[in-house]
Amino acid sequence: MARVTITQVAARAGVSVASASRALNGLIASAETVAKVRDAARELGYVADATAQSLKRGRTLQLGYAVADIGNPVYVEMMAAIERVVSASGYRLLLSSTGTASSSVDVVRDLGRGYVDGLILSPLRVTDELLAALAAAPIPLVVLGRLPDSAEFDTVRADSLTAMRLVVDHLVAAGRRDIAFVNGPADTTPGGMRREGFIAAAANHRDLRTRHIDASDFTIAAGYDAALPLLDRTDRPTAVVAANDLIGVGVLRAAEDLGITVPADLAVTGVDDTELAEVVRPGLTSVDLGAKERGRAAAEMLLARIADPARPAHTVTVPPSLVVRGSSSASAPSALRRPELIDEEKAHG
Amino acid sequence: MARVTITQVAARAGVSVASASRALNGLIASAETVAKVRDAARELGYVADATAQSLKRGRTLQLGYAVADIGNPVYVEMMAAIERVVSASGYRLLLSSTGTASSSVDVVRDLGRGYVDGLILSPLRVTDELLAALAAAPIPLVVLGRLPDSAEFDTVRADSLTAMRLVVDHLVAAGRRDIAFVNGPADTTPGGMRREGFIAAAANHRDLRTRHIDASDFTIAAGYDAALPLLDRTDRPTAVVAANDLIGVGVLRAAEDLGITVPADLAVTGVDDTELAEVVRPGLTSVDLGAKERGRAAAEMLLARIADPARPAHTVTVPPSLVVRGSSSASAPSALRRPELIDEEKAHG
DNA sequence: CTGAAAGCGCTAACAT
DNA sequence: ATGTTAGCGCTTTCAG
Repeated sequence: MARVTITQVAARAGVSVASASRALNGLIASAETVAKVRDAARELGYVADATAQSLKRGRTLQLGYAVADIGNPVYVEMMAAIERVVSASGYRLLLSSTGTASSSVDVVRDLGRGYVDGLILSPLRVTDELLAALAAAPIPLVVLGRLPDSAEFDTVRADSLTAMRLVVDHLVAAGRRDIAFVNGPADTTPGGMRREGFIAAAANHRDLRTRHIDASDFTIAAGYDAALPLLDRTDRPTAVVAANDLIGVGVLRAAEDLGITVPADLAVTGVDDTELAEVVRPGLTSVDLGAKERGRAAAEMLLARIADPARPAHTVTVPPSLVVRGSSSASAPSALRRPELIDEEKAHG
Repeated sequence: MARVTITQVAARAGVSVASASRALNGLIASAETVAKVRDAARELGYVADATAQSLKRGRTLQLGYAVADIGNPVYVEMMAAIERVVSASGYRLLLSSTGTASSSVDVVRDLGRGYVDGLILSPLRVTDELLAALAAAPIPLVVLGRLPDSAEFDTVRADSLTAMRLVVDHLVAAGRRDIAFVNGPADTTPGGMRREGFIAAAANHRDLRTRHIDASDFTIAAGYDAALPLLDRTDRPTAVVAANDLIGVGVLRAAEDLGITVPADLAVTGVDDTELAEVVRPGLTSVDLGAKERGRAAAEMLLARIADPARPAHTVTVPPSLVVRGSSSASAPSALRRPELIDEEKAHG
């Protein structure tokens, strides 16, 4: 089972390696040569070595996906969507987990090693160091998430502002006027954007009482811990907007333990519309941020940039859609159809 | 930002490429040479090209993980565990999704292209074709899941027999004597093993009534559809053993819709102990099959085989542990501590 | 300790 | 249409 090289195939077919290569790659060659080479290759069990091809061609046919936390359902959904596009285009997908902010910088720097032709990066925190590394990146790169507006990169992002507006408007329409926002860590990109969105959305309404708490993490446990003191008081809010579904489920658990009835005494909403939101009772009203669409868009954008390195930077914004469930409404569940996504070219100059 | 090669570094340092290579790789070289080369490399921003190194060294420092369904929480958990081990060992992780059985065969065949140094494969169905491909694989390979006993491969597997025994014994101890098994597709490896386990476990008890249904898939929707006709009859079972948590949640939903109280009128159990089981109400009693441990063990096993290709085939079996929740018991939740895993060498000859 | 040179397996000029 | 040859960027003999 030792490695079979194209030299052996050529020898067996009685032609030069060049002819063998051409025949195998469907380039110009006589029918007879093609037949001989094909046969020889089959008999020997030849498969071209990917590394040698990469070195010669200058492309690896590999793309990378770097994400802070594999295991988070949202990133998994994106990953699955990315994998679909990537493998359909003949590329392989490389996965890296970038726990800390600095390790995502490392990943970007490491791109110089040339083991991928492009990278999709989903950073949890955007530091100046990371922006500098991005600007210096030697290969195409798409950022999944919000960047400073000044940065000219290909980007796919959710619309947190609209998302929070959908949620707040829905709660206000349902008669809730005392709304608490339970965020995750505010120094993360999603934390920052959702906070901003909540504030802007609340500002649209008169006579609203709002409060803000940061859970220590985007998890059920952190959501529970943050909600407990918030809900265990006489002047507790009548609605809680959680920054993601996990926190939202934590809030539901806290309410349950405190004997607070949802939605009668308290409405709760989440963000991301994960399977959890659907499975929990009462079902958790949530805004779908379009993880699948974002993943697909990012992968397609990366392929487009690889195909045309000169094209201007694009920013695709995936619109959110509200899915109403029992945690915020006594009536039947409903969902809005997702609007079309928005693709903008970055003006140059 | 054009590619910097070792030749340029050598030129700048005023040494030969050979010396530059040696200095960079910590091989034998004078302190002065090392200093000059290091400086030149830093100034030029040199990073060694991974592809060229791979070609020369004959190793890619890449490992693959091929799985039928990314997105299934269990495989995600394994993947996360694998990624941790792999990246800690200086390897990169490549992900492939093998929807169909034949595509997993393709993945194994494609290994001849040499883009990874080893592969972890988690096949949903084991066909003769796949076994043949495995036997012919040119690189180290670990199978996550059950194989025919005759096959001499490195394998990591769950102990479905014990798992089903834990569940059935628990239900019987709780006084349930009419137990239905809602399986996923029986022609899959997990489906087959869990079915077998359920039958064996039931055989340990006298006067047990059992029934078997196959859901069309390991999903909530399929579990719901399978459970509805089973539960909507006067002689419905007093307990349902679901082949995984998703099906289990489907069963809970069906019971809910039929107005059947869990656990008073019906006990339900799942398999995998995913986050879903914890979050659902009542909590779903489930057997943890040790996805994380299996992932870690598989990755370590693969690295061990790469380090020593001659070592005998190992089979690691990860023991299950039962986590009792409200869906099968009115009393407080409880979990057994996980026993140690079992590592056997395959006898040769 | 260092440099020259070979060569990993393949593709792409270039010449025929 | 085919063969010869160079070379992708690197590591590793082999002389010196």
